[in-house]
Amino acid sequence: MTDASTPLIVGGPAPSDARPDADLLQGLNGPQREAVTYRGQALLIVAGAGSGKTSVLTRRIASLLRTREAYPSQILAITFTNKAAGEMRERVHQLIGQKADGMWISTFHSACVRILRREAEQFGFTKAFTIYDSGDSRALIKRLVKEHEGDSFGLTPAGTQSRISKLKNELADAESYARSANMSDPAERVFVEIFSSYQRELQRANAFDFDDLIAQTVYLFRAFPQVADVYRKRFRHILVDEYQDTNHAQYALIHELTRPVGSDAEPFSVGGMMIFEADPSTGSGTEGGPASLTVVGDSDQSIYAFRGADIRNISEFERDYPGAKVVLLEQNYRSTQNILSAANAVIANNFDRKDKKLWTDVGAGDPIIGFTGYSQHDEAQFVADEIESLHRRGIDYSGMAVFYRTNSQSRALEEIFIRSAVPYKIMGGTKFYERAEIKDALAYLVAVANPADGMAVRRILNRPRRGIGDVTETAIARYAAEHGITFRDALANSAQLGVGPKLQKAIDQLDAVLTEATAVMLPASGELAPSTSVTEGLTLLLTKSGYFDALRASKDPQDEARLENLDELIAVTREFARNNPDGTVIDFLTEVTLVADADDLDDASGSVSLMTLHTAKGLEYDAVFLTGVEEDLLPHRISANEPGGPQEERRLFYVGITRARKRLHVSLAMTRAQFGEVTVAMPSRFLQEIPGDLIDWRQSPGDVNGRGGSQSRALNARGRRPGQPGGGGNRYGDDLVPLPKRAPADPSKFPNRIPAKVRDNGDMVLAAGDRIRHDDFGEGRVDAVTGEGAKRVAHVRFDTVGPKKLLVKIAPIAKL
DNA sequence: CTTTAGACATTTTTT
DNA sequence: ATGTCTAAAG
Repeated sequence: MTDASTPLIVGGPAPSDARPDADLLQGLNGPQREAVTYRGQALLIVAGAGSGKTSVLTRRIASLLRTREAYPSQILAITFTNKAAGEMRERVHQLIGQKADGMWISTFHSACVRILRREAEQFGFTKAFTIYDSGDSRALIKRLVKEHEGDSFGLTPAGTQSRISKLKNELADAESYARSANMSDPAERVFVEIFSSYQRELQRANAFDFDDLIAQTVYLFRAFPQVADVYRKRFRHILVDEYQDTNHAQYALIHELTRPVGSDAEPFSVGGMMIFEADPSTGSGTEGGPASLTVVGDSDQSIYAFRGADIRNISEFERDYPGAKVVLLEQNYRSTQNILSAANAVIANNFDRKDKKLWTDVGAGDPIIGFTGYSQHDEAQFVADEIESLHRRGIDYSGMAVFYRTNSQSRALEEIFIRSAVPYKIMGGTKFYERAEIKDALAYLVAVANPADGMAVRRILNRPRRGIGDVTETAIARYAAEHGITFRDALANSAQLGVGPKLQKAIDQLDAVLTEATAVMLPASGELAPSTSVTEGLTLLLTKSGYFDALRASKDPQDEARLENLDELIAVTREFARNNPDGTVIDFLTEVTLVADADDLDDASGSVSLMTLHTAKGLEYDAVFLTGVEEDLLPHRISANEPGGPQEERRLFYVGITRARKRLHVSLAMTRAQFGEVTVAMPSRFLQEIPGDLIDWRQSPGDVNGRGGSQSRALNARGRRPGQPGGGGNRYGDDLVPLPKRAPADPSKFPNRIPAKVRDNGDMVLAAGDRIRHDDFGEGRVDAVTGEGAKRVAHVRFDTVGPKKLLVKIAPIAKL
């Protein structure tokens, strides 16, 4: 196989000179080069954190194109998130320019949507199908659970939804599940009934849920081999990033695509081997041979087992694809040695893994900083102070990130950041597209784009309030069922519903608005809707339905924000039209459903990023703050019962550590308010796994728990245990035992407790030179005041705690 | 049909 | 502590 690179040189455009992709190999180490240049049927790149995996992947694609081994249209690159897909596209574009256009670089879900849209008619859907996000499918499942009285068998909507999702990820349907389930259990029977009616409803609504997008594509390929062959012929090079996070359905999809053309339902390994042995140069243009497959992954970063990711997909890759080449990337180009040593030490505690050690040649770097706060706000204040201090030393805000295990932890951080005037943005979190008003507006669009989708029509039926309630909704549904028409079409026959004249008029009006919008967005066949049609249609829907008026007339102060959100949505439609001149309503809805966040635009905007550890995967920052490193939070309490749970939590911690380039901070709080109650927290077991000499505790758990200062100083392990080489051991002594049972001290004594009500200093006038008193920080002198209006920020030098920034409007301060 | 008060669960992670 | 859901009143 070593001569696989020969055709690369011969086939290139510059035969006598250096290989045409020589520049692409510049600056790469040996294994990286091999990962770029290897040609063969299957390649597994085991890429440790920060080992330049994206660079290798993009250069590999660029190399395939540059050497004319592949047309762009023959390349399918799968990433995990839309953001990663965008980045990869961008980087390939940088390497080889325009030629990159025409590749499919997308997520599993987007790729499947593209395939399904083309083939929908093959199996009972139309091109206009819509996609149910988890909220939509939960709403449907909720209704079905109620209809089947699932609650009396212990079935909750949430539980049912997750079971269905898990089954779909295993490519099981209601029927196949029923065969293996214990059907003498009535609860199982009801579950199967709900599952199958859920599927029936989706089909009737001409809709797929997230899991269906993958699973149904697999079914499509299996049921229609000639359809599958179209894509097998087309995609000659398939590359999958984050392969350790693929679930069974995704794995099966890749398998289907990498079968030899015309192989029908033959077992892959047989067909694959035969072709592979007969003609090792398959892949580049050979008709009929299986596509070449490249997967990149790191089993130490597998953090999605809870939603069906199967680590075996990567660990058994060599068995699935006999003859596969494996390349290991272990040199790390991101972090300092101290950070890597901590990461290596932590992950080494996971048994059942191939030993792998990240290394770097950039030197030890700064020690890891540790801090233990009294409360979550105290911890947040440490983070804010440290961020300010780093910022003053020249690190850009956008180069810093704060990670946490659960979204709810962001609140305390936010509160402190606002008060300290630290610019931040929250990645993920409460999503724009999950807000009620946005979902309403989108439901209006769906009602027009996919009239078969009854859920969407039901949603907007009484939004804004039209006096149409449960009773009327049921009447319409019954009429639709009796006449075999859709819920949407039933609206047109309001006279026959047997409802009062007032209701009849309301229904007519809604029907008219929808019809009018349909004319705008989906003109009669043949005509192409102008690119402004989505913007126009949405504005029309929201205006003529009375949605805008209802919000404007409302007294609820939140409704003003809702109006702004809708304005933003309209702005999104404009942006969409600009980027997709031929984009239809359907395209818009697809993009909006599959692209969870649109917040990557302002990456360089100079704010600190806040996100969960899961969101952090694949990103890197100069300075990282890992917060809430406490038992029951990281590892999370719920993980304790799940098989492999604690190990997955450790990988999560590992992912967090390895995001840091230069500075890593780990912090925790001794008490944490949860469910409105203050609970005592214990340091995470993972902290013990970091060699003590790597952590410089500004304030260790022992300093805080108040059981004698000198003893607890032992926790500040730096330099105190010269005899210890820095691995394993009960370094913290008894500091990890639970905190004293006595109730935590009066919470009001804790620094930085956030008052329930927001303080408002109104237009307090401050100027440089003023002296002030702060509730927590004591007295200080104002150095400068910057910003305008409500965003005025005072830069204060406090006598005891040093310089801080405060948001003047809400800071607990008084002028002296 | 809408409003309201109180019960209730929620906090693991995401396409 | 906060937001969602349910039941009863208007």
